[in-house]
Amino acid sequence: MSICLNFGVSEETFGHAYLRFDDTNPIKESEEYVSAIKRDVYWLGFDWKERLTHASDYFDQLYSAAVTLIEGGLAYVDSLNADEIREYRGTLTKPGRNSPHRDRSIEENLDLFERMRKGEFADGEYLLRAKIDMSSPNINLRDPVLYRIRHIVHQRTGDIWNIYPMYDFAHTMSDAFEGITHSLCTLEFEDHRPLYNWFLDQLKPPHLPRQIEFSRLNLAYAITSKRKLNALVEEGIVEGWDDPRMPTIAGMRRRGYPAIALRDFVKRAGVTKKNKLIEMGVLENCVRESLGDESERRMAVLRPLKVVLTNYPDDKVEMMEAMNHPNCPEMGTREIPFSKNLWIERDDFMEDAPRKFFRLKPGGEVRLRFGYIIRCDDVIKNDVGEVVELHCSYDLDTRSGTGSSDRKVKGTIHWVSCRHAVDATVRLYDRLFTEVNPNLAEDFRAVLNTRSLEIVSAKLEPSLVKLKPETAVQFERLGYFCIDNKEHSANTCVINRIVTLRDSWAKLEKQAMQQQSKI
RNA sequence: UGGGGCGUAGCCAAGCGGUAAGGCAUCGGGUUUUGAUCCCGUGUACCGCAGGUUCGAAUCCUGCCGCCCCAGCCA
Repeated sequence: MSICLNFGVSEETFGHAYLRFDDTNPIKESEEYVSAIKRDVYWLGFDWKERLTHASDYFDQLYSAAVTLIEGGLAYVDSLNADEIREYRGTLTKPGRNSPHRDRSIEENLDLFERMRKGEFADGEYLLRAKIDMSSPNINLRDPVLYRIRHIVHQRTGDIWNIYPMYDFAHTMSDAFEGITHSLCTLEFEDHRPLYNWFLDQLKPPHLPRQIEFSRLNLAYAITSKRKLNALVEEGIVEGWDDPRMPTIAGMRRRGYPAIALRDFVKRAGVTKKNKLIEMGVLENCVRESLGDESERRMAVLRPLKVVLTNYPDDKVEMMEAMNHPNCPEMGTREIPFSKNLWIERDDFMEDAPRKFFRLKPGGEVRLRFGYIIRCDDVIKNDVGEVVELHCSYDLDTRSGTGSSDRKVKGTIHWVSCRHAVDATVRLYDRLFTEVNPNLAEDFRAVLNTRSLEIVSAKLEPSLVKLKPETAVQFERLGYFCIDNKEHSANTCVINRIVTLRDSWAKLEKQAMQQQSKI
């Protein structure tokens, strides 16, 4: 989301964004991670053109800048160990103390730093620190570490360096080297800004960048912490970083959220300094909005119930013409086979239906979308009283589009011909957590939504087999669905539900339930 | 209890001394062979609270309250 913000903001206001990887810590970085980010940014529709950089591109310049600081008496080589450093730093309320090595001569510092670079010392033996103020109320100014020794092969610079710069130093100076005007980052770096400016004040580079902070975007019922997201993957709670329930770019992509919707969402959330927790509804609205116009309509039955048209000829098959988009005739039509035995949605039949239920009920009539009006004559049940089949009769005069009958019925339902149906595995996703802000939970595992994934065996209209992975369609009356980009194949259809349609009936039902529970 | 931030409707968010935009959600209504879409309409917001300055304050001042961040040789 930060990617989106940086590129989005730059696109609208300043013009150009850099995609820089701050690869200052060789034990944490990997090329795999870099290419994943690049892939995500590109997919979102942003183009960094030639502005793809790495902090490691500037290691030489960074080293020179560090030498300049030493020469100016503004940095020194320390030989305290990690525990001592922490102890000397003081606490939030107590000032720190100067390191006993703080007053080494410039010559000695220069010599030691040079030898650190050459690899004469072991990891942790020496450290380059800025000489600022150990009693500063801002802990970042208490002689922050500039360089540490790391005898590790760096993925880009190999083994030529034995010392690596810290983020604050590298980031500030890289911004300056690149001529960055606005360096955008998140709120937690506000305390680092005085240090950022200190580097600029002391080193006086020709270009002076400015750091500007904004708040993170938090999504309701989701976590964004990389550590926790990683735990979800490691512990097998989700299937990977691209699990469609993950709030990662890869996850949302696989889920079927269009890039444009994500960008729109970030834009609507705005850029401020307020900690925000945005409702899912905003994201879903963006997704529905972009998919509503773009995606073609299809019919699919998620939880099939068989319907037999008793008065329809056994072997007859009619091809029904269906619009690919009700509001855009230019998107064309397709033909859907219709026959005696059909699948309809279980939810579209109710034996004891309330007054306002205008789908199928015993003795009731309903229109089959793009087909005929049918009436439910018989309800067939099994031994335990479950409805297994409906016997209906169709009205020959009501064929869709013929106009030979003005007869109107209140409800229209979708269907798929049994003989022609294509089987598919459809995965229905829901929020991963049961708490609005799972970040607040002592253990996020305790607030996991155990029903975040439901897998159903669905019946699809035949035209769906032609679709390629990552294409999104609307299953009429159900929602938007996306062909899975990983597990779908010609033989096995695997489809993800992106988001449901708005459903005012479901809302009514819910309200009715709540009314009942009150009584 | 050191420092840095933030508080405008359920969720976001404009506004920056002249009498509270907009989006999402909600709730009504209309169109509809998707209970979708679309179209109309719908909010008494003590502008965190309390004082003060002013003809006039969400905007300026003071005090208070609440929430977030910071003690990596991580980024």
